[in-house]
Order: sequence, then C-alpha cells, then structure tokens
Amino acid sequence: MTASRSADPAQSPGAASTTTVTNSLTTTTSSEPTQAPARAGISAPGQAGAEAPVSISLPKTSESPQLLRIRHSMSHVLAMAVQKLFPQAQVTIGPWTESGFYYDFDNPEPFTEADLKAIKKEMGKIIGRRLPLQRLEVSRAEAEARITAQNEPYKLEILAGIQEPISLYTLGDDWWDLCAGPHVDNTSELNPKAFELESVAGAYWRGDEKRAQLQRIYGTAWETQEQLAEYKRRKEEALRRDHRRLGSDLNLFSIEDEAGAGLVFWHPRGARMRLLIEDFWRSAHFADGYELLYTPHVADISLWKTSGHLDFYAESMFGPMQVDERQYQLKPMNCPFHVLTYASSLRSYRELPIRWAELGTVYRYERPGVMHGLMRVRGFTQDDAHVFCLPEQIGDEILRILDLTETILSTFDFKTYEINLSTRPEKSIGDDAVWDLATQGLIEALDRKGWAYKVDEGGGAFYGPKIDLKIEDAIGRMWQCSTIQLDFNLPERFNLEYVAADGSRQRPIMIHRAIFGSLERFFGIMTENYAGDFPFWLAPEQIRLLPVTDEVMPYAEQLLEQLKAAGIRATLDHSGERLGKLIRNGEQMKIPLLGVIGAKEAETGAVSLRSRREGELGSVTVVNLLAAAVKANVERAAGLGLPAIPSPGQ
RNA sequence: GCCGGUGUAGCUCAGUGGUAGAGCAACUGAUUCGUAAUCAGUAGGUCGCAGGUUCAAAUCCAGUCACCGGCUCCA
Repeated sequence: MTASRSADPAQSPGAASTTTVTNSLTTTTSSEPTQAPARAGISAPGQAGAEAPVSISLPKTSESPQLLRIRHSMSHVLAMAVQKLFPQAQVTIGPWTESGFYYDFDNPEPFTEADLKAIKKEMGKIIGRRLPLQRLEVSRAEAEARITAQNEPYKLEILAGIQEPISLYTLGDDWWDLCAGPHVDNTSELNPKAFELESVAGAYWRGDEKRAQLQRIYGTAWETQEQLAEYKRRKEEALRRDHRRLGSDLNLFSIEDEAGAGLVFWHPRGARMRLLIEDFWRSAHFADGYELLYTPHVADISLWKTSGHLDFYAESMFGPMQVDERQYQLKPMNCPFHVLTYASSLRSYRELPIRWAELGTVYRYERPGVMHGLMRVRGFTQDDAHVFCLPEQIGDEILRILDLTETILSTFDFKTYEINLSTRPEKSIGDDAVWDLATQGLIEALDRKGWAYKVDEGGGAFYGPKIDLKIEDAIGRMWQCSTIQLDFNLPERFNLEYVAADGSRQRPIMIHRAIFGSLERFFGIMTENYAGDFPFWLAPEQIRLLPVTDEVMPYAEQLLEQLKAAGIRATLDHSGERLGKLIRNGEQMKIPLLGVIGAKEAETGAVSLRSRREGELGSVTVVNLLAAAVKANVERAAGLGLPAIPSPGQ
C-alpha cells in the first residue's frame, strides 16, 4: 500500500471528557457458532487451577460514571500530593484513561520509581483527610488572576484554550485545579486501598515533541480492593501472553543485537508456523482468483521518484545504496513493483479485474526507541495485494476482499471486527466524480456484507478512500491489521492504462489491500491471542511421544515414523527422564498433544493421549490417532475432536 | 529522536571498590520409573561494548549499543 499517515485512534489514550467511545460498532461475524474454541484462560490439566473463577467486572472509565469521578478526582489528589512533596512541580493536564488516570508535571528533577512510593503515601494522607471537592464557577479574569498568583504557566495556556463556563475544583482549603469535572464530593469516597501508581514516563506538552518534555505519572484507581487485585491479575495475564516472552520461551523467534534492532530471526519452530500460515494464505488467495507475484527487494531509485515515495515517504526509508553507476533503494512498499508488472504489457478491459498478491518483505526506517518485539520492526513481510479493475467493478471487488478477510482472520479465531471507513480529506488528488464513485463502492460493499462501520470523515489518504479493520483478541484488545485502500495516485503517476471496449485508453482503478498487514505483527498478535496455546493445525510440534521406559522405545520409534509419514509434526522424547518430568517439559512447551507410551500401549497398539485443549483423551489406537490428526490438519482444527474421557472426580 | 529504568552463565536473578555466585536448563553417570520437577557429579561468564578514574572496577564517571515503560510516529 502507499503511505498512509493517518493516526491510529486505538492507540491514543482516552482523553478526558471529549472522547466518545462507541462499542456498538463492533461487528461479530454471522458465521454459525462452530466449535467455539476455548480461548481465554486455558489452563493445563493437572495445573493447580484452584483460584475460583469469580468474575469481577472491570468496567472501562467511559462505561462507569462512578469510576470516571473517582479517576478524575484521583488525578487531582495525585497532583496535590506531588506539589506538596515537590513544591517546584508545575501542574499541566491530568485526564483519565480507560483503566486509570495520569498527570503530567513540569518538574526540574525527573521523578523516580522510588518517588512514586512517597507520592502514593502522601495521596493516602490526603484521602484520609476527607477533603471536600467543590466546584467553583469563575470568570475568565478571576481564573487568570488565581493562576497567575500561583505561577502555573501551563494552566494559563489551558485557560486560554477553553470555553466558558470556566470551572475549578477546590480540594480542601489549600489546593485547587482548573477542571471541568465531574468529581466525587469528598475524598472519603476514594478507596485508599484501591489505587496504585504504576509508572513514570516522559511526555511532551500538548503531545508535541518540539515542546517541553514533562514527567507523566500513570496510576489506576477502582471502587474496591478486589477490583484493583483483578486489574493487577489481568495485567499479569497480559504479561504472560506477551509474544516476546512466548517467542523466546517457545523458541519461535529472536531479535539479535549483532544484526540490529527491529530485524527478526525466525527460529525453526516459528518458521514452521509461519510457513503454515503462508501456505494457508496462498491457497486461500488462489481459491479467490488471485495470482501470486515475486518482486525484487531493491530497485533503481528512479522508481521511487516516479512513485512519489521519495517526496512524501523518504523519512521512513532506508538510505539509498550505490551499485555501479546506479542508485538503488531498498523497498519500503511493494506497490510500485506491482504497478510496473501491470505496465509491462498492454492490458485489455477483458483482463480486468487483475488480482495480484505477494508476501513482500519491505524495510522501513523506524526511529530508535520505537521498536517493539514483532509488533514494530524495521524489516517485515506484508501480505500485500493489488487489484486493478474497472470503476464499475469496485463494489464487487471490495466485497470479495471483505469475504476473504473474514475467511482468513476467522481461521485464527479473530471473529469480532471494528470497521472504519475513511473518506476524502481536504488535501487530496483526483476528481470528485471518481472519489464519489469509489467511496460509494466501499459503502455498497460494506452494506452488502452487512458489516457495521464508523465513518471517519476526511480521514482517507490523499490518494483515495479506505476501509480499516480492527480485530479483537481474547482479552478484549483491538488491533488494526487489515486495510483496503483505493489509490488514484499511482495509476496516474505510472500512467497505467487499459484498452476499453471502444478502443480508447482508460485509467484502471487500483486497490491496495493487506489482511494480516504484516506477517510479523500478525504473528505477534496471534501468539498473544492464543497465549502460546496454538491450535493443533498451527502448532510447530503437534504431538510429543513420551516413553515410560526404554523397553517401549522400539514401539515409540515406529509410531513416530507413522505419524511423520502422515504429515503430523511429531517428536519422540529421548531424554530418559521420568514420566512426570516428560509431561512437565511437554506442557511447558505448550505442545497440543502428549502421547504417553508404556507397556500397555505397546502391547495394544495404542497411545495414551493428553490434550491441552481437550483434556485427557485416554488410550487411543494408533489408527484412530492418525485419522483424527490428519483430519484436524486438513480442517485446520484446534484439536483432534476425539471424545474426552471423563475424569474420575466428575 | 525524547524522558525514565535495565543490561552479570542458555533462562530467572543475587552480588555497591579487593579471587564472579545460586536455582533451572545443558552435559556425564546411576535410576527403568504410568500423567507437571529422581539422585549425584561436571562444565559453563572479558559482568552489553569501547573509554576514563583508581594500587585495584561487575560495582564510580562520561560515551555508545540494545532492551523495558511511556511520549512522538506507525504495519
């Protein structure tokens, strides 16, 4: 796709009072509820899962008026505490976020994690004083006078930007802050055991990196101690799911210091998974009328002049390299290559639509300090495709893409989507008629698909409107992966044409689209979604055979060969440890199936199966195991689908 | 790029100026064992990198690289 500079609203914190959060836009696919795979909280059988699964509700700030008051008030308590302990600290803004609050200060010395402890203690004292919070409506002049008296330049700047009525809140007699509210009436309504200061971070005044760098303190606050505990538990859960952690624990990938930041090394286990994903992706694309391309990683820099990338995307590109007499550029995008391929011969309207896809590896310059595991890297592979079509084909083509997107994403158990349609921005190229036609095509396709969507007026790229799609993961986080963009720019710049029915030369419509976005990033999101408990079809090691004694080794070896011959990714544990240890090791690697082989199994031609997803499956004949495993692979199933044996306790 | 933090064995971490440590993993041996850790032994580190201070640096100082939490930016 071409450069898109639009901000991702999902990543900006919920700004106080102005943010509206819409949940009604979430679209769950209408596909019949097939075997709903267990997702969250898959715990290994036998694991001490003693904690009672009492569900404690943790509403977002925007969903709970009371939490909103608590967090709003808490940020003022924080500011008051900071100014007591650090008299030089100047206050700025302190909004709530969906899970807590923060406050930005300008302080000569940065706060340390140790300072947080003292600040928290001071906050506890303030809460204990049962101070009333009182709203005071004042004139602009009075607000200005009060702020000036306290020497708070940032507050003055805020005041200049707000509309009447101007309100401030007093916190007891000795502290007040400019604020729209709402707040609790008294600090006694704040639970001193249900808040926590979480971290300090740098943040720019007004989010502008050219302005002062402030010290931001993040905190969270709840109604009850139990909610706080649950919040912390969920934070730990997110940590357990961290793809960087799982990537190294499960030996999937690494990022090597020596090679440089943001460059991914896929280890055999991760590479195997990636290959499975790619194979699935390719077959889905062939089935949907795509052809595949391979294009170079570098090209003469003039290509990037023609495409315009050197003008508007240069800061995200690796520098050029000199080879012989020519300058070459590592590609940050695949589109110009697909465009060149299109232009390599004269096209007839009869050929359209042309659908070309490529798993194209691109390199983009990312500033130091922004890299993050697989989520933000400098080299990544896009599942890129370009559709060249006639204007009247737009609606059908977009609908096709939406269908394919659903097919692919739902295979990884992403079935809830949030969709954004972005329309023409102020600064843009192209005729009104073309924009209207294209935007109508997108709307028509979304309506035919029956997907709800939100319109971001003027949020499109300068070269065309677009649809962005976010997926929801198992713990409720939204991730943007898929994007569908129309492009009126590149066909123009490269003078793309087709011969129309009347013999005239016409400009084709170009659609960019990616479903995973980046394979690396999607792999990270998927890993966190499954918490490393990959479905059977995707697991790098599907079954590990565990021999109880050496005597059964020959039988185990023979079974291993049978499984491998059937295309099952099977291994045999030769470590000679006791069974308990073998199981522990297998469970820690999150292998879907462990096959215990003892004398009994060897005699009867069976294997005792232990499944992470399906529980204890008991003794299964080799014939049945092979059939079920092969079927599961063909169907890309999460498990074998064999009946579990009820455990004696139930 | 900016603010703060961190970098010691494959992993998790201890070690605040005076001979580099533990657990797990690895390796060797014994054990042949039935559903989440058998026992014993061995080996493994220029303390991220390159400088400086010091009789002496993992430890103190400035630099640099990477990572972590954020900001900014983004797939």
